[in-house]
Amino acid sequence: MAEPTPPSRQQLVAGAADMIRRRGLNATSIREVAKHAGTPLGSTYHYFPGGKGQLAGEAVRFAGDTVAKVLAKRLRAGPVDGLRAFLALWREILTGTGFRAGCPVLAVSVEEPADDDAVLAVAAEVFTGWEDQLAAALREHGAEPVEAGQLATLVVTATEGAVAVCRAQRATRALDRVAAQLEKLVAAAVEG
Amino acid sequence: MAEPTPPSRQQLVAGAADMIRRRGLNATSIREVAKHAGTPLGSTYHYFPGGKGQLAGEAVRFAGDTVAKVLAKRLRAGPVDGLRAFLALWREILTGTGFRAGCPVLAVSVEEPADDDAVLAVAAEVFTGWEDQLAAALREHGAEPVEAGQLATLVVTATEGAVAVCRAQRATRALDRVAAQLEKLVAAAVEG
DNA sequence: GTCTATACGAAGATAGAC
DNA sequence: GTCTATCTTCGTATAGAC
Repeated sequence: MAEPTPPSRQQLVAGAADMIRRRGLNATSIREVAKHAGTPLGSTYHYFPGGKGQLAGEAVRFAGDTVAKVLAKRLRAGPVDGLRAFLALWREILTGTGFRAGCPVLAVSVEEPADDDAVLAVAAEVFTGWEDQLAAALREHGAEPVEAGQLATLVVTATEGAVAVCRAQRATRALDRVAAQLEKLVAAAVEG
Repeated sequence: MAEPTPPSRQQLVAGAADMIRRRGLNATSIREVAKHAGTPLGSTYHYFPGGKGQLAGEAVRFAGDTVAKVLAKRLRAGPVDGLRAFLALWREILTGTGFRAGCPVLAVSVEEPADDDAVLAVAAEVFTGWEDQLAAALREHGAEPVEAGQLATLVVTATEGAVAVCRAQRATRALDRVAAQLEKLVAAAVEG
Protein backbone atom coordinates (compact mmCIF):
# COMPACT_ATOMS: atom_id res chain seq x y z
CA MET A 1 0.00 0.00 0.00
CA ALA A 2 2.76 2.45 -0.91
CA GLU A 3 0.20 3.87 -3.30
CA PRO A 4 -2.46 5.79 -1.35
CA THR A 5 -5.97 5.15 -2.58
CA PRO A 6 -7.09 8.13 -4.68
CA PRO A 7 -10.25 9.79 -3.39
CA SER A 8 -11.97 9.43 -6.75
CA ARG A 9 -11.34 5.69 -6.74
CA GLN A 10 -13.10 5.30 -3.43
CA GLN A 11 -15.90 7.53 -4.64
CA LEU A 12 -16.39 5.27 -7.63
CA VAL A 13 -16.65 2.20 -5.39
CA ALA A 14 -19.05 3.86 -2.97
CA GLY A 15 -21.10 5.31 -5.82
CA ALA A 16 -21.29 1.94 -7.53
CA ALA A 17 -22.46 0.31 -4.30
CA ASP A 18 -25.18 2.92 -3.90
CA MET A 19 -26.33 2.55 -7.46
CA ILE A 20 -26.33 -1.25 -7.32
CA ARG A 21 -28.44 -1.32 -4.18
CA ARG A 22 -30.98 0.95 -5.86
CA ARG A 23 -31.13 -0.32 -9.43
CA GLY A 24 -29.46 -3.67 -9.35
CA LEU A 25 -26.24 -4.69 -11.05
CA ASN A 26 -27.29 -4.76 -14.68
CA ALA A 27 -29.01 -1.39 -14.59
CA THR A 28 -25.91 0.16 -13.06
CA SER A 29 -23.82 1.56 -15.89
CA ILE A 30 -20.21 2.57 -15.52
CA ARG A 31 -21.06 5.74 -17.40
CA GLU A 32 -23.46 6.90 -14.76
CA VAL A 33 -21.27 5.81 -11.87
CA ALA A 34 -18.46 7.88 -13.32
CA LYS A 35 -20.74 10.84 -13.92
CA HIS A 36 -22.08 10.64 -10.38
CA ALA A 37 -18.54 10.56 -9.00
CA GLY A 38 -17.50 13.49 -11.18
CA THR A 39 -14.79 11.49 -12.93
CA PRO A 40 -14.50 10.88 -16.67
CA LEU A 41 -15.40 7.51 -18.10
CA GLY A 42 -11.82 6.76 -19.08
CA SER A 43 -10.61 7.09 -15.50
CA THR A 44 -12.85 4.25 -14.48
CA TYR A 45 -10.93 1.85 -16.68
CA HIS A 46 -7.67 3.26 -15.40
CA TYR A 47 -8.63 2.51 -11.78
CA PHE A 48 -10.45 -0.72 -12.62
CA PRO A 49 -8.78 -2.49 -15.54
CA GLY A 50 -11.10 -5.42 -14.94
CA GLY A 51 -14.01 -3.24 -16.03
CA LYS A 52 -17.47 -3.48 -14.60
CA GLY A 53 -16.89 -6.83 -12.95
CA GLN A 54 -14.02 -5.57 -10.87
CA LEU A 55 -15.82 -2.38 -9.88
CA ALA A 56 -18.95 -4.31 -8.90
CA GLY A 57 -16.92 -6.79 -6.89
CA GLU A 58 -15.21 -4.06 -4.93
CA ALA A 59 -18.53 -2.28 -4.41
CA VAL A 60 -20.12 -5.39 -2.92
CA ARG A 61 -17.09 -5.99 -0.75
CA PHE A 62 -17.17 -2.38 0.43
CA ALA A 63 -20.85 -2.58 1.35
CA GLY A 64 -20.33 -5.92 3.07
CA ASP A 65 -17.42 -4.64 5.13
CA THR A 66 -19.34 -1.54 6.16
CA VAL A 67 -22.14 -3.66 7.57
CA ALA A 68 -19.69 -6.10 9.13
CA LYS A 69 -18.00 -3.29 11.05
CA VAL A 70 -21.28 -2.08 12.52
CA LEU A 71 -22.18 -5.66 13.35
CA ALA A 72 -18.84 -6.36 15.03
CA LYS A 73 -19.09 -3.25 17.17
CA ARG A 74 -22.65 -3.77 18.31
CA LEU A 75 -22.31 -7.52 18.85
CA ARG A 76 -19.85 -6.75 21.62
CA ALA A 77 -22.88 -5.66 23.64
CA GLY A 78 -24.48 -9.03 22.98
CA PRO A 79 -26.41 -10.88 20.25
CA VAL A 80 -29.66 -9.02 20.83
CA ASP A 81 -27.94 -5.65 20.46
CA GLY A 82 -26.17 -6.85 17.32
CA LEU A 83 -29.44 -8.06 15.84
CA ARG A 84 -31.14 -4.76 16.61
CA ALA A 85 -28.32 -2.81 14.99
CA PHE A 86 -28.47 -5.05 11.92
CA LEU A 87 -32.22 -4.56 11.58
CA ALA A 88 -32.05 -0.82 12.30
CA LEU A 89 -29.37 -0.42 9.67
CA TRP A 90 -31.55 -1.85 6.91
CA ARG A 91 -34.63 -0.09 8.19
CA GLU A 92 -32.82 3.23 7.97
CA ILE A 93 -31.69 2.53 4.39
CA LEU A 94 -35.25 1.70 3.37
CA THR A 95 -37.00 4.64 5.03
CA GLY A 96 -34.17 7.08 4.34
CA THR A 97 -34.46 6.52 0.60
CA GLY A 98 -38.22 6.20 0.29
CA PHE A 99 -37.80 2.45 -0.26
CA ARG A 100 -35.65 3.08 -3.31
CA ALA A 101 -32.51 1.50 -1.94
CA GLY A 102 -32.02 -2.07 -0.77
CA CYS A 103 -29.02 -4.34 -0.27
CA PRO A 104 -26.33 -4.45 -2.97
CA VAL A 105 -25.19 -7.90 -1.89
CA LEU A 106 -28.69 -9.23 -2.38
CA ALA A 107 -28.98 -7.41 -5.69
CA VAL A 108 -26.00 -9.15 -7.27
CA SER A 109 -27.10 -12.50 -5.82
CA VAL A 110 -30.36 -12.35 -7.71
CA GLU A 111 -28.98 -11.50 -11.13
CA GLU A 112 -27.18 -13.60 -13.69
CA PRO A 113 -24.00 -15.46 -12.79
CA ALA A 114 -23.47 -15.46 -16.57
CA ASP A 115 -19.72 -15.34 -17.03
CA ASP A 116 -18.83 -13.06 -14.18
CA ASP A 117 -19.30 -15.25 -11.16
CA ALA A 118 -16.51 -13.34 -9.39
CA VAL A 119 -19.04 -10.84 -8.09
CA LEU A 120 -21.26 -13.66 -6.91
CA ALA A 121 -18.35 -15.20 -5.04
CA VAL A 122 -17.83 -11.94 -3.19
CA ALA A 123 -21.52 -11.85 -2.28
CA ALA A 124 -21.28 -15.39 -0.94
CA GLU A 125 -18.33 -14.45 1.24
CA VAL A 126 -20.13 -11.40 2.60
CA PHE A 127 -23.22 -13.41 3.53
CA THR A 128 -21.12 -16.11 5.17
CA GLY A 129 -19.17 -13.46 7.04
CA TRP A 130 -22.28 -11.90 8.53
CA GLU A 131 -23.60 -15.33 9.49
CA ASP A 132 -20.32 -16.25 11.15
CA GLN A 133 -20.26 -13.04 13.18
CA LEU A 134 -23.77 -13.65 14.46
CA ALA A 135 -23.22 -17.34 15.12
CA ALA A 136 -20.03 -16.68 17.05
CA ALA A 137 -21.73 -14.09 19.25
CA LEU A 138 -24.61 -16.47 19.92
CA ARG A 139 -22.27 -19.28 20.91
CA GLU A 140 -20.28 -16.98 23.15
CA HIS A 141 -23.47 -16.15 24.97
CA GLY A 142 -24.43 -19.70 25.64
CA ALA A 143 -26.35 -20.74 22.58
CA GLU A 144 -25.96 -24.31 21.39
CA PRO A 145 -23.63 -24.53 18.33
CA VAL A 146 -26.18 -26.03 15.94
CA GLU A 147 -28.88 -23.66 17.08
CA ALA A 148 -26.49 -20.71 16.83
CA GLY A 149 -25.65 -21.55 13.23
CA GLN A 150 -29.25 -22.05 12.17
CA LEU A 151 -30.40 -18.91 13.92
CA ALA A 152 -27.62 -16.81 12.43
CA THR A 153 -28.61 -17.96 8.96
CA LEU A 154 -32.26 -17.26 9.71
CA VAL A 155 -31.41 -13.73 10.80
CA VAL A 156 -29.45 -12.96 7.64
CA THR A 157 -31.87 -14.57 5.20
CA ALA A 158 -35.03 -13.20 6.82
CA THR A 159 -33.60 -9.70 7.02
CA GLU A 160 -32.40 -9.75 3.42
CA GLY A 161 -35.71 -11.14 2.25
CA ALA A 162 -37.58 -8.56 4.29
CA VAL A 163 -35.61 -5.71 2.73
CA ALA A 164 -36.69 -6.88 -0.72
CA VAL A 165 -40.32 -7.41 0.33
CA CYS A 166 -40.39 -3.98 1.98
CA ARG A 167 -39.14 -2.38 -1.22
CA ALA A 168 -41.91 -4.01 -3.21
CA GLN A 169 -44.60 -3.17 -0.66
CA ARG A 170 -43.17 0.26 0.06
CA ALA A 171 -43.70 -0.30 3.78
CA THR A 172 -41.59 -1.47 6.71
CA ARG A 173 -44.26 -3.90 7.86
CA ALA A 174 -42.37 -7.02 6.77
CA LEU A 175 -39.15 -5.91 8.43
CA ASP A 176 -40.99 -4.97 11.63
CA ARG A 177 -42.67 -8.35 11.80
CA VAL A 178 -39.42 -10.15 11.13
CA ALA A 179 -37.75 -8.05 13.83
CA ALA A 180 -40.36 -9.08 16.39
CA GLN A 181 -39.88 -12.76 15.62
CA LEU A 182 -36.10 -12.68 15.46
CA GLU A 183 -35.67 -10.74 18.70
CA LYS A 184 -37.77 -13.30 20.50
CA LEU A 185 -35.73 -16.16 19.07
CA VAL A 186 -32.34 -14.63 19.73
CA ALA A 187 -33.30 -13.69 23.28
CA ALA A 188 -34.47 -17.24 23.91
CA ALA A 189 -31.34 -18.78 22.43
CA VAL A 190 -28.95 -16.88 24.69
CA GLU A 191 -30.93 -17.66 27.83
CA GLY A 192 -31.19 -21.44 27.58
CA MET B 1 -62.55 -14.09 -22.41
CA ALA B 2 -64.21 -14.72 -25.76
CA GLU B 3 -60.69 -14.58 -27.15
CA PRO B 4 -58.82 -17.75 -26.24
CA THR B 5 -55.27 -17.13 -25.10
CA PRO B 6 -52.88 -17.98 -27.94
CA PRO B 7 -50.32 -20.63 -27.03
CA SER B 8 -47.44 -18.39 -28.06
CA ARG B 9 -48.66 -15.66 -25.74
CA GLN B 10 -48.54 -17.98 -22.77
CA GLN B 11 -45.13 -19.23 -23.87
CA LEU B 12 -43.85 -15.68 -23.89
CA VAL B 13 -45.09 -15.13 -20.33
CA ALA B 14 -43.66 -18.39 -19.04
CA GLY B 15 -40.41 -17.84 -20.88
CA ALA B 16 -40.08 -14.34 -19.49
CA ALA B 17 -40.69 -15.62 -15.96
CA ASP B 18 -37.99 -18.23 -16.39
CA MET B 19 -35.51 -15.76 -17.78
CA ILE B 20 -36.24 -13.17 -15.07
CA ARG B 21 -35.70 -15.66 -12.29
CA ARG B 22 -32.34 -16.57 -13.77
CA ARG B 23 -30.91 -13.28 -14.98
CA GLY B 24 -33.03 -10.65 -13.33
CA LEU B 25 -35.37 -8.17 -14.99
CA ASN B 26 -32.92 -5.82 -16.65
CA ALA B 27 -30.85 -8.58 -18.20
CA THR B 28 -33.98 -10.14 -19.67
CA SER B 29 -34.39 -8.82 -23.19
CA ILE B 30 -37.59 -9.08 -25.12
CA ARG B 31 -35.56 -10.20 -28.09
CA GLU B 32 -34.30 -13.28 -26.33
CA VAL B 33 -37.64 -14.08 -24.75
CA ALA B 34 -39.18 -14.00 -28.21
CA LYS B 35 -36.40 -16.12 -29.67
CA HIS B 36 -36.75 -18.67 -26.89
CA ALA B 37 -40.51 -18.85 -27.49
CA GLY B 38 -40.00 -19.19 -31.23
CA THR B 39 -42.01 -16.06 -32.01
CA PRO B 40 -40.78 -12.99 -33.91
CA LEU B 41 -39.99 -9.80 -32.04
CA GLY B 42 -42.91 -7.95 -33.55
CA SER B 43 -45.40 -10.45 -32.17
CA THR B 44 -44.33 -9.57 -28.68
CA TYR B 45 -45.53 -6.02 -29.11
CA HIS B 46 -48.72 -7.29 -30.67
CA TYR B 47 -49.51 -9.44 -27.63
CA PHE B 48 -48.11 -6.95 -25.14
CA PRO B 49 -48.68 -3.37 -26.35
CA GLY B 50 -47.36 -2.17 -23.01
CA GLY B 51 -43.95 -3.49 -23.96
CA LYS B 52 -41.49 -4.97 -21.55
CA GLY B 53 -43.26 -3.63 -18.47
CA GLN B 54 -46.48 -5.42 -19.31
CA LEU B 55 -44.74 -8.67 -20.18
CA ALA B 56 -42.70 -8.56 -16.98
CA GLY B 57 -45.80 -7.82 -14.90
CA GLU B 58 -47.64 -10.79 -16.35
CA ALA B 59 -44.59 -12.99 -15.88
CA VAL B 60 -44.35 -12.12 -12.20
CA ARG B 61 -48.08 -12.65 -11.75
CA PHE B 62 -47.84 -16.01 -13.50
CA ALA B 63 -44.99 -17.16 -11.30
CA GLY B 64 -46.76 -15.91 -8.19
CA ASP B 65 -49.99 -17.70 -9.06
CA THR B 66 -48.16 -20.93 -9.78
CA VAL B 67 -46.63 -20.93 -6.32
CA ALA B 68 -49.90 -19.83 -4.73
CA LYS B 69 -51.71 -22.82 -6.22
CA VAL B 70 -49.18 -25.28 -4.80
CA LEU B 71 -49.37 -23.49 -1.49
CA ALA B 72 -53.18 -23.56 -1.40
CA LYS B 73 -53.28 -27.24 -2.16
CA ARG B 74 -50.69 -28.30 0.37
CA LEU B 75 -51.90 -25.97 3.12
CA ARG B 76 -55.12 -27.97 3.21
CA ALA B 77 -53.06 -30.69 4.92
CA GLY B 78 -51.97 -28.14 7.52
CA PRO B 79 -49.45 -25.31 7.95
CA VAL B 80 -46.46 -27.61 8.40
CA ASP B 81 -47.23 -29.41 5.14
CA GLY B 82 -47.72 -26.10 3.36
CA LEU B 83 -44.40 -24.83 4.68
CA ARG B 84 -42.62 -27.98 3.60
CA ALA B 85 -44.09 -27.73 0.12
CA PHE B 86 -43.06 -24.08 -0.12
CA LEU B 87 -39.50 -24.88 0.92
CA ALA B 88 -39.28 -27.97 -1.29
CA LEU B 89 -40.49 -25.96 -4.26
CA TRP B 90 -37.65 -23.46 -4.00
CA ARG B 91 -35.13 -26.12 -3.15
CA GLU B 92 -36.05 -27.98 -6.31
CA ILE B 93 -35.68 -24.84 -8.44
CA LEU B 94 -32.23 -24.21 -7.00
CA THR B 95 -30.86 -27.73 -7.28
CA GLY B 96 -32.65 -28.47 -10.56
CA THR B 97 -30.93 -25.56 -12.28
CA GLY B 98 -27.51 -25.79 -10.66
CA PHE B 99 -28.33 -22.68 -8.59
CA ARG B 100 -28.84 -20.66 -11.74
CA ALA B 101 -32.52 -19.91 -11.16
CA GLY B 102 -34.09 -18.13 -8.23
CA CYS B 103 -37.36 -16.31 -7.61
CA PRO B 104 -38.63 -13.89 -10.28
CA VAL B 105 -40.72 -11.99 -7.74
CA LEU B 106 -37.63 -11.35 -5.65
CA ALA B 107 -35.66 -10.42 -8.75
CA VAL B 108 -37.96 -7.58 -9.75
CA SER B 109 -38.20 -6.41 -6.13
CA VAL B 110 -34.47 -5.82 -5.97
CA GLU B 111 -34.12 -3.86 -9.20
CA GLU B 112 -35.00 -0.31 -10.03
CA PRO B 113 -38.52 0.99 -9.55
CA ALA B 114 -37.38 3.66 -12.02
CA ASP B 115 -40.48 4.57 -13.95
CA ASP B 116 -42.06 1.17 -14.17
CA ASP B 117 -43.35 0.59 -10.67
CA ALA B 118 -46.25 -1.43 -12.08
CA VAL B 119 -44.10 -4.55 -11.97
CA LEU B 120 -43.12 -3.77 -8.41
CA ALA B 121 -46.78 -3.45 -7.45
CA VAL B 122 -47.45 -6.93 -8.81
CA ALA B 123 -44.52 -8.26 -6.80
CA ALA B 124 -45.93 -6.66 -3.66
CA GLU B 125 -49.31 -8.30 -4.26
CA VAL B 126 -47.73 -11.69 -4.79
CA PHE B 127 -45.72 -11.47 -1.56
CA THR B 128 -48.77 -10.32 0.39
CA GLY B 129 -50.82 -13.12 -1.13
CA TRP B 130 -48.38 -15.81 -0.02
CA GLU B 131 -48.22 -14.29 3.46
CA ASP B 132 -52.00 -14.19 3.70
CA GLN B 133 -52.33 -17.82 2.68
CA LEU B 134 -49.85 -18.92 5.33
CA ALA B 135 -51.29 -16.65 8.03
CA ALA B 136 -54.83 -17.87 7.38
CA ALA B 137 -53.76 -21.50 7.62
CA LEU B 138 -51.91 -20.83 10.85
CA ARG B 139 -54.93 -19.09 12.40
CA GLU B 140 -57.22 -21.90 11.31
CA HIS B 141 -54.99 -24.32 13.17
CA GLY B 142 -55.06 -22.45 16.43
CA ALA B 143 -52.24 -19.94 16.09
CA GLU B 144 -52.74 -16.55 17.67
CA PRO B 145 -53.57 -13.88 15.03
CA VAL B 146 -50.57 -11.63 15.72
CA GLU B 147 -48.21 -14.59 15.89
CA ALA B 148 -49.72 -16.04 12.73
CA GLY B 149 -49.10 -12.84 10.80
CA GLN B 150 -45.54 -12.42 12.03
CA LEU B 151 -44.67 -16.04 11.42
CA ALA B 152 -46.15 -16.00 7.91
CA THR B 153 -44.02 -12.98 7.05
CA LEU B 154 -40.97 -14.65 8.55
CA VAL B 155 -41.55 -17.73 6.41
CA VAL B 156 -41.82 -15.76 3.18
CA THR B 157 -38.93 -13.37 3.85
CA ALA B 158 -36.56 -16.03 5.21
CA THR B 159 -37.29 -18.37 2.31
CA GLU B 160 -36.85 -15.66 -0.30
CA GLY B 161 -33.67 -14.47 1.35
CA ALA B 162 -32.40 -18.03 1.58
CA VAL B 163 -32.99 -18.60 -2.13
CA ALA B 164 -30.78 -15.61 -2.92
CA VAL B 165 -28.10 -16.61 -0.41
CA CYS B 166 -28.10 -20.17 -1.75
CA ARG B 167 -27.59 -18.86 -5.28
CA ALA B 168 -24.57 -16.85 -4.18
CA GLN B 169 -23.10 -19.68 -2.11
CA ARG B 170 -24.06 -22.35 -4.64
CA ALA B 171 -25.24 -24.59 -1.83
CA THR B 172 -28.56 -25.40 -0.16
CA ARG B 173 -27.11 -24.97 3.29
CA ALA B 174 -28.89 -21.67 4.00
CA LEU B 175 -32.25 -23.02 2.88
CA ASP B 176 -31.78 -26.20 4.90
CA ARG B 177 -30.97 -24.25 8.04
CA VAL B 178 -33.92 -21.94 7.50
CA ALA B 179 -36.15 -24.96 6.97
CA ALA B 180 -35.10 -26.46 10.28
CA GLN B 181 -35.85 -23.26 12.16
CA LEU B 182 -39.14 -22.52 10.42
CA GLU B 183 -40.52 -26.03 10.83
CA LYS B 184 -39.88 -25.84 14.55
CA LEU B 185 -41.60 -22.47 14.79
CA VAL B 186 -44.63 -23.40 12.72
CA ALA B 187 -45.09 -26.66 14.59
CA ALA B 188 -44.94 -24.80 17.89
CA ALA B 189 -47.40 -22.14 16.76
CA VAL B 190 -50.12 -24.60 15.79
CA GLU B 191 -49.82 -26.52 19.03
CA GLY B 192 -50.08 -23.75 21.59
C1' DG C 1 -0.73 9.62 -16.57
C1' DT C 2 -5.73 11.85 -17.57
C1' DC C 3 -9.35 12.47 -20.11
C1' DT C 4 -12.01 13.14 -24.90
C1' DA C 5 -13.81 11.03 -28.67
C1' DT C 6 -15.17 7.03 -30.83
C1' DA C 7 -15.90 2.04 -32.10
C1' DC C 8 -18.97 -1.59 -31.74
C1' DG C 9 -22.84 -4.14 -30.18
C1' DA C 10 -27.36 -4.70 -28.22
C1' DA C 11 -31.29 -2.86 -26.10
C1' DG C 12 -36.52 -1.14 -26.64
C1' DA C 13 -39.67 0.14 -29.76
C1' DT C 14 -42.01 0.89 -34.37
C1' DA C 15 -43.09 1.45 -39.38
C1' DG C 16 -44.32 -0.73 -43.06
C1' DA C 17 -43.97 -5.06 -46.15
C1' DC C 18 -46.52 -9.42 -46.71
C1' DG D 1 -53.33 -9.64 -38.72
C1' DT D 2 -47.99 -11.29 -38.74
C1' DC D 3 -43.59 -10.64 -39.06
C1' DT D 4 -39.19 -8.20 -41.18
C1' DA D 5 -36.31 -4.49 -41.29
C1' DT D 6 -34.98 -0.34 -39.22
C1' DC D 7 -34.65 3.85 -35.99
C1' DT D 8 -32.81 5.60 -31.89
C1' DT D 9 -30.57 5.24 -27.67
C1' DC D 10 -27.42 3.50 -24.51
C1' DG D 11 -24.26 -0.05 -22.95
C1' DT D 12 -18.96 -1.59 -22.48
C1' DA D 13 -14.69 -0.80 -23.84
C1' DT D 14 -10.67 1.48 -26.08
C1' DA D 15 -7.60 4.36 -28.96
C1' DG D 16 -5.32 8.27 -29.08
C1' DA D 17 -5.08 13.49 -27.94
C1' DC D 18 -3.35 16.44 -24.10
